[in-house]
Amino acid sequence: MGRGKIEIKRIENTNNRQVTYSKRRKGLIKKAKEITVLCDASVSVVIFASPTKLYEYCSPSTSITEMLDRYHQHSGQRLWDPEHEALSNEIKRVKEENEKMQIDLRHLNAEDITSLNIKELMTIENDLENGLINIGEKRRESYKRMQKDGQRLEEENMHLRYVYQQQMEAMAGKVRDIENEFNHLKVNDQYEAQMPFAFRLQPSQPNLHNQMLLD
Amino acid sequence: MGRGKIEIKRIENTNNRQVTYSKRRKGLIKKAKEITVLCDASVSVVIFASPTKLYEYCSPSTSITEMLDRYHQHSGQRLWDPEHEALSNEIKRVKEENEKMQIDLRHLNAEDITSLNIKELMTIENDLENGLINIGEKRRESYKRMQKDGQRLEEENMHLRYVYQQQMEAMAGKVRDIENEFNHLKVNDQYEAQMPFAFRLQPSQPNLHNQMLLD
DNA sequence: AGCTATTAATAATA
DNA sequence: TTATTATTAATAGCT
Repeated sequence: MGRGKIEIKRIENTNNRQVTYSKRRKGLIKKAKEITVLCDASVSVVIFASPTKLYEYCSPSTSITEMLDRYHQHSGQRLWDPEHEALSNEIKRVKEENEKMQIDLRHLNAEDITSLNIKELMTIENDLENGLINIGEKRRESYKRMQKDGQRLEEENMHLRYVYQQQMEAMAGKVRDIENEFNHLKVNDQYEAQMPFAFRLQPSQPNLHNQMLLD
Repeated sequence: MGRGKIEIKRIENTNNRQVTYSKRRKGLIKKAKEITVLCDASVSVVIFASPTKLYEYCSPSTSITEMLDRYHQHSGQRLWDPEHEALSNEIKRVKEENEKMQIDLRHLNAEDITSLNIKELMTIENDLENGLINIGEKRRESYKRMQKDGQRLEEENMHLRYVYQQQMEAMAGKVRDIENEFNHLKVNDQYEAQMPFAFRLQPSQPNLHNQMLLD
C-alpha cells in the first residue's frame, strides 16, 4: 500500500526506517482503537524502537495492569502472589456479570435483537412481563401489610381508650368510696375537715392527644 | 476498506462483530509483526474480547516481561507494587458500573420497546406495561395514604399511653393525699378506721392492649 | 471459511 | 516532520 510494494524485512536506510516507524506506529494504534470500539475488545499495545521513546495504547475499559493480569492468567504463569490472583478473579467475575447485564440491557432495549430467534425473543418478553408482575406482587404485599398494620394500630388504639376509661371509672368509684368514708368520719369531728381536693373524673377526651401535641 | 464504509462504533450484530473481530485481530497482529521487522521495533499486543480467549503478540527479541520492564521505566510507574490498589480500583469501578446497570434494569419497566419485526409482541407488552403502570400509580397513592394514616394512628396511640400514665400518676398522688388526711384524722379516733381499699398504682403496662385482645 | 468491490493505509516523494 | 498521491493492503458485505 504505497507507491511500491515492499518486502517485509528490516529497512536499512535509517531515515526511511524512522519515517515508516512513525507512520506504522500511528496506524497500529489506530487499528487497536478501532477494534476496541467496533468489537468491544480490550487491547493493549506497547511499542518501542529506541530505548528512549515508548508508545502504548490501552483500551479505555481496562488498564495495562489488568491486561497483564489477564495475560498471566492466560499463560498460566504466576508472577505474583495469590492475593493478586484473588483480586483478578474478582475482577473477572464482576466483569462477566457486567457483560451479561449489558447483553440483557441491550436486549431489553430491543437492541441487538435481530440476531435472536423467536424463542429468545419470547424469553425476553417473558422476563419483562414477569418483572412487571413481580413488582405488582410486591406492591400488593406491602399494601396488605400496611393495611394490616393500620388495623392493628386502630384496634390497639381502641383498646387503649377502653382501658383508660375503665381505669378512670374504677378510680373514680374508689375515690367516691374514700369520700364517703371521709364524710362519715367527719360527722364526729368538731373542726371542719375538708377533702384536700375536689377530684372529679374528667370526661373521656378522644382528642386529648391533639391537645397534648400543643404542650 | 471494504464493500462499504463503516462508522467506528460498536457493531451491534453479534455475528458481524465476531467476524470483524477475528479479521481485524489477525490484521492487527500482522501489522505488529511487520513494524517489528521493518523498523526493528519491539511490540507487544494483547487482545481479548471474551473472558475466555486471549490473543497476544510479542516481538521475538523481547518478552512480555521485558516489555513491562520497559514500560515501567518509561512511565515511571511501578506496576508491581501499586498493583493491588490498581486492581481494587478496577473492581470498584466495575462494581459501580454493575450497580448502575442493575438500576437501569430495574427501571426498564417504563422503557418503550419498538421493533418492526416483533411489533405485535411489543404492542401487547406495552399494553400490559401501561396497565400495570396505571395500577401501580393508584397503588402507590393509596400506599402513601395508608402510610400517613398509620403514622397518625401510631402518634395518637403514643399520646394515649402518655396521657393515660399522666392521669394515673396524678390520681395516685391525690389518693396518697387522701390517705394522709385520713390517717391524720384517725389519730384522734378510738375505733380502728380503715382505708376502704388499698389502692396502688399499677405499673405502666405497655402491652396492655395485647392482654385486652385476649379478653 | 473464501471472494471481491471498496475503502484505508502507506511508500515514495516533495 | 507533514502533506500529497499513486499504489498496495485490509476488509465489509456476501456466499
